[in-house]
Amino acid sequence: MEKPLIPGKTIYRLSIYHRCLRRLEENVIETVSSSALAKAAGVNPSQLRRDLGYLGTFGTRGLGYPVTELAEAIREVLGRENLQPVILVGVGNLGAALLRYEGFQKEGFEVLAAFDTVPEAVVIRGINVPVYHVDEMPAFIEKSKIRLAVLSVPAAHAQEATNELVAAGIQGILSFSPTVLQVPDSVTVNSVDLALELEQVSFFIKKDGCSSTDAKIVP
Amino acid sequence: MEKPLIPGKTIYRLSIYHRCLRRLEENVIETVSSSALAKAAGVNPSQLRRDLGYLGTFGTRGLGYPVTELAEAIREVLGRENLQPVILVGVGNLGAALLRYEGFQKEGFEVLAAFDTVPEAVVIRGINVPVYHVDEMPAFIEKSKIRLAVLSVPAAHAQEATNELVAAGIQGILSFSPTVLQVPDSVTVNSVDLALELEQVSFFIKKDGCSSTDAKIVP
DNA sequence: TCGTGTGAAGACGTTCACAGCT
DNA sequence: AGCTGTGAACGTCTTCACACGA
Repeated sequence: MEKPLIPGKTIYRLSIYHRCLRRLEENVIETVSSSALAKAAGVNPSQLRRDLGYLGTFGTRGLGYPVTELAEAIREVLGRENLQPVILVGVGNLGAALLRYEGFQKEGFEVLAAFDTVPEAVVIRGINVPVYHVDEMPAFIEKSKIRLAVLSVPAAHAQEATNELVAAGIQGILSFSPTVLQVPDSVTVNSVDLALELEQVSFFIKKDGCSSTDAKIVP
Repeated sequence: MEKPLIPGKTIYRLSIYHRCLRRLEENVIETVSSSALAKAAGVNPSQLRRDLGYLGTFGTRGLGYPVTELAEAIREVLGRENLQPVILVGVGNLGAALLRYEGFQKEGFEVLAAFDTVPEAVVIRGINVPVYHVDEMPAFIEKSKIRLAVLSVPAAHAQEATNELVAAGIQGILSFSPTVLQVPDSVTVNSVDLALELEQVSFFIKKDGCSSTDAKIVP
């Protein structure tokens, strides 16, 4: 095998490192040590070095890592060289908020359009993304060669909407529905379950009866 | 050691199982096998049995698990017997949407109040949660004995707001800021980074150069 | 026979500790 | 001296496989 085969958890952390590096770039810092960057990212220095090792050899012993170069390398691995077109399905409470969310744009995603079963009902306040009827979705996906979708429909319709997305050729879905979506292996799904995340916090603040080794939970 | 010491990842999955079990309860199904429940939850049957093993011995060999009893047991472990009071800090795009989000209520959380630096500017559309000025936050937290907070302020003010929350006695924070928050060990933080989650999906739909073993990513 | 409960094995992820370069 | 890169140890999570009970 030629490729380094980067583990999923490392990919996740690379994104975090990238954020930190950009902040360093803004402050015109040219070099950063593994311990400094690790602290900013909230991880162990060893882990950071191991993660960066997947990218090849970048650091200079005795000195640290070149900020700009490293950021560039991560960007390349993550495939963030160019803008990623995205659509959003379900413009309710959450969907509308996500349309206004600047974070996606900032990280290189462009929401080209949104879809809803009742597009007329969507209150357009500061949203400059067109909202179409769901019926027009498949054609749009095909025409604009969209591969990524954000799904924020009510739980009851999540699977149904997913099926339509998959049928239309979508390859990746970020879902906010509190449901386990059934998709073919060729489609990537990432579920963000808001209530569940809150429940996790709630559990871990109780008198600890657990080991709490989850990466996202600081024990 | 007396307690079973349930791992963090198991806790996360228990929440998922609980959701599935409630759905089964609605359909008046009394018994479920590990394989059936595992499929609904999107996990391996062995894993499910292992997870449920932490709760004690519940299943009946040759038959399966009693739905209601099991749901009850999970609820007890997760400490979901009673309502959890929560506050929300930062009523912008996302914060406002979260206030309208029914999912929290449905999973046993009650958002008692929200806080913002400019409470007057908050558009109250279908929100029946009072929005106060941030200055009143510490007093409110103390008075109402709040332990949980949802943080949805802009990234630039996230750490500052966190410090105030911690100072006021908050023990758990669900943050939506794309920042690594620095908190004392006694405080639990769970960060949901929307752009980062989308980035993950984006990466995994590319020609796979990774192992993608992240629990939340279906490869 | 069917499905749970669980030892054992394996895969994976993290951390240590130190060699080696600047 | 300082810091990276990495073998090796360690700990954790997942999966297999099968004994055992209903």
